Amino acid sequence: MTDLLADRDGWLMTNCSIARTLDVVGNRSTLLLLREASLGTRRFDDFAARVGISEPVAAARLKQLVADGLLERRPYQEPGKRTRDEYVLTDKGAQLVPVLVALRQWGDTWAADDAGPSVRLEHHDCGAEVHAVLRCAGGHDVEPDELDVRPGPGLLRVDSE
Amino acid sequence: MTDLLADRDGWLMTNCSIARTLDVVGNRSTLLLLREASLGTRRFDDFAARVGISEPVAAARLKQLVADGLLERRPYQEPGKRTRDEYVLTDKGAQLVPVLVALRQWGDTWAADDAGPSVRLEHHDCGAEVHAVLRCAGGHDVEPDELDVRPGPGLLRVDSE
DNA sequence: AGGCTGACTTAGGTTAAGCAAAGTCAGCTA
DNA sequence: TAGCTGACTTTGCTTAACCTAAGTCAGCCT
Repeated sequence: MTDLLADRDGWLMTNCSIARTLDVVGNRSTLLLLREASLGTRRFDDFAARVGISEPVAAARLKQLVADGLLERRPYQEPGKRTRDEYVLTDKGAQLVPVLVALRQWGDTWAADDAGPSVRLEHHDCGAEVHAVLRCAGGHDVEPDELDVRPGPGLLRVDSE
Repeated sequence: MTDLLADRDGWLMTNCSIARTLDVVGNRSTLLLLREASLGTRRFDDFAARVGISEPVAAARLKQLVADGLLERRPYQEPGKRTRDEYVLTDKGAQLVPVLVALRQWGDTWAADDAGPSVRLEHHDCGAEVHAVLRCAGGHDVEPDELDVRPGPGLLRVDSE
């Protein structure tokens, strides 16, 4: 899958983007809260109930998601009700949607109920089913075994030996 | 982002494919082990060292990954060395690569070091950079805000009220 | 046969993530 | 102004995910 593997021990993974992303969204309840936000949930109680977590956990995770800039908290008011805050996905948060779609599609394939998946994602414009796929800048579809790993500008190498 | 939100409380999320996937790969060390497997790491010690986890944790997670069918354990022998086992990605495991790519790309954008990402993914055939994108069966690129959520065959509804 | 090495396991302890149950508090509605 | 409701917070506890340090064990090499 890579031809730089021979060199692999010369790399340091202290600047791994996967690890850094997991530092932000690396736990179950955080990702499920983002799932809910992407489905349109906005209110505190709904988040807790729909994700199936307790209120203290929901409060802590939502607070962290706001602090990390994935959700934005803003006041709103339903007619005849008092003002309150809602949580909505920021652009930064919305850019995690491909992660959610990829997770969903793996689960649909490998871990679905006998009845099949509970939800189907469609392209709003044409109604066709949506998938997460790998594609290169040259426009080709890329399979997992067609990836080459190259050093990037931020790659830290071991100080010789 | 969805027009079924109005009905959202009529759904039960007990059959959510995202949650089911997270039941399998929902913790940091598991995903980082899969990162390593996708980069070509095969030996126990290398997994532990490159992910940065202790041996007991590496042993437990690798065992679970084999039990879940994401990694396959098979004997191999380097010339002049004794036989030992290596861990390689199964097809089931390789299908999580889009998740890893999507996580990496979010981290490259939102959490990278000043120097930039440590690794660049290229299409083996043409050398162009690879991304995880959303695409519909009609061939259109899909943005996160162009998704419609529809009930699937496995959707459980609340037993009325 | 004896030692080395890679691949684990065992023991003991810490931190983070979770829960349930109960309390607080602000601001409409009546 | 009193009460209700949504949105949290506080308390006290359990479980899961880690760690370090040390021990085990199989099999080629000499």
